[in-house]
Amino acid sequence: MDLDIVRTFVVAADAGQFQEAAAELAVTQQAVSKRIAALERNLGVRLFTRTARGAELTIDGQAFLPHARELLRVAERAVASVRPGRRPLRVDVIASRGAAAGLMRGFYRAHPEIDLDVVMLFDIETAVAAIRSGAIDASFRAVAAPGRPLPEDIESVRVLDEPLELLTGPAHALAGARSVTVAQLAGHRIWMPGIVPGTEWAAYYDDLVAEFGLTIEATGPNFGSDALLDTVADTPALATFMGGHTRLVWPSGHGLRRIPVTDPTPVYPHSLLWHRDNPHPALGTLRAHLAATATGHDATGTWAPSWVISSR
Amino acid sequence: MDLDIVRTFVVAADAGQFQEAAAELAVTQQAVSKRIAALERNLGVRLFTRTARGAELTIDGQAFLPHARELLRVAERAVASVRPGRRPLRVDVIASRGAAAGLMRGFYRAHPEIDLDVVMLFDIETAVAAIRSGAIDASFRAVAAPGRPLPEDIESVRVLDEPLELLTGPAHALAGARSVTVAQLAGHRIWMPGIVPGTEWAAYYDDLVAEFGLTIEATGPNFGSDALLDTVADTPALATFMGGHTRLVWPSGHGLRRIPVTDPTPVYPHSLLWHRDNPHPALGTLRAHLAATATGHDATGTWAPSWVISSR
DNA sequence: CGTCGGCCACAACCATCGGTTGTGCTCGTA
DNA sequence: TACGAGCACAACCGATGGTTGTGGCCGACG
Repeated sequence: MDLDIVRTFVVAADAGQFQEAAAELAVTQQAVSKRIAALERNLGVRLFTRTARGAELTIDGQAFLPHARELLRVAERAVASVRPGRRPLRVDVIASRGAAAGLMRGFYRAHPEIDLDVVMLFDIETAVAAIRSGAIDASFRAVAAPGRPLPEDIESVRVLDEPLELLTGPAHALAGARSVTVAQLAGHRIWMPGIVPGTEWAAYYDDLVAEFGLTIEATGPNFGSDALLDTVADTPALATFMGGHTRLVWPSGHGLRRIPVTDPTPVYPHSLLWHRDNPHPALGTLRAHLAATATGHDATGTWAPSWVISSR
Repeated sequence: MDLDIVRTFVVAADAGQFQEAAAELAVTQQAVSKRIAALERNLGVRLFTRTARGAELTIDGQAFLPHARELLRVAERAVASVRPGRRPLRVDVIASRGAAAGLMRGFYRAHPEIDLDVVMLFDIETAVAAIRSGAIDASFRAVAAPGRPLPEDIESVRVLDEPLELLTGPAHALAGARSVTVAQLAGHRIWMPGIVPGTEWAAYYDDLVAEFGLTIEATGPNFGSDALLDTVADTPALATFMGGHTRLVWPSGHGLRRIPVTDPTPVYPHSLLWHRDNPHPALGTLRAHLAATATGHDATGTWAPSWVISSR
């Protein structure tokens, strides 16, 4: 199906006749006739009843019309999403179901009129490069991993400390606990496939391991969170970490447990990053929204790597 | 823009390489390459970075991908809206902003999983024919105008009595009233352009005029409710009737008044009509919903034409 | 370090599609 | 009854989008 044909249908429906629609679209009446005929052939229904002074919608045509309009609207937004200059605010998050995505959902609820696009980049290195090039407008990341100070033209503000939770299957030794201390985790195998050395999140877990003597295994390829959850659910000796704000599509019948971690609670520090000179009007709105809704983060009883900066 | 190309983009993005996408789409790799190149040329941005073992999305590609998926979803629904058999429930209402449309909005809120299409037919004659032919599944209409008994195979149930309200401009003689009686309306000019003789709604107003000696002028072409409202707002001698459940996009600064009518309150009787043998599963859901949410209509103090049937 | 294999892009070729012009038909109207 | 408005059909033709064939690039592996 061609969107030009859909547009022709909408224009013809509004005009009530093919002739006028043809003029509006700068084609001949015969072209409009052929397009509509092709659309009707594709759909297998008649969309217009041709009369001596025009064409009016059939019932099927009436039913199709709002869908056709919606189709054109969505297409317009799709094109706008990649249009340089005045495109939707484009924000990088670390995981589509993580805390940053939750913040963006909240922002969308507060400002549904602002067009958003959410992307997921590889690491903070990539994100900073994308911010500087203008490919994205903002990023939620942990800053700044050791030896990776932010460039001068990148600003950041810490917006959310997300507590880590332990995820276990029903047969795990800690499955029955209401909460566990970090000290209790020593000796247990924590499995986090897909950790890539050199990224800022790998640095986070490296620090966590060094600080508390944990055992985190990053072995094996990452087949996605569904496969991870399946394995954890079925393997008594394995547990994994998960952001406490993560929205899970909970696999039913697996008996998975999410257990808070305490003494201290490891938190993953999300900062918003953006370019000093970015002129996108929605960026200021996003920053104001985050500042207004930020839960003043209480550092007592929590742990984050020493290299994390709190603001600048 | 061609939806085949959009689909190619989505498949290629999922596959991570053109080769596999080509196999899935049953075309050659070269065709996929050309399609993607054409899409990139149209959009003016690069969507994939080509590597030695595949193609991965650029940031623009990532931003475009969800919009592309949405586009395909909407297209799917558009096609489904006219597919014979298992198409969305198609309901005829008398006006897009009237009471019946409000009932359908309520039904949608209660059952968002049910696909709906709303159409507006000319009169009950057309609606009954459409119901019998299967072109629509249900209709909200006043039944049955004099001499027009419903056919045997059409069932109906009265679902809503909508009180009429008087709509006046700020300079109208009755503009200051909190409510008006029908008797007070005698002698005032009530303008309702667009009434077509022979329709069931024309019969309703005919009866209203005959019963209470009102003056309803149907003169002049109907340029739409916006033009009607403009005229009423500016003309002190004119008022019009409007369904009390009508949702207006209120023209600002016009000072329009909606005034309830009493002694008695004329109500427009909406019934749901459907075909006895219609097998659409959602039709039963709609009937159950309407039965459950129906405000038990209290006939005291209201007026409706004598030919209106209350149920069957 | 060279070779191999996988994958994408370019070129040439060709059928189909979608546009135009020209014309005929129907229907409402003067 | 003749006319005009509007849509459909036919013939024609350039553009589009597919195929096959081929070459270049890059990572893997011996």
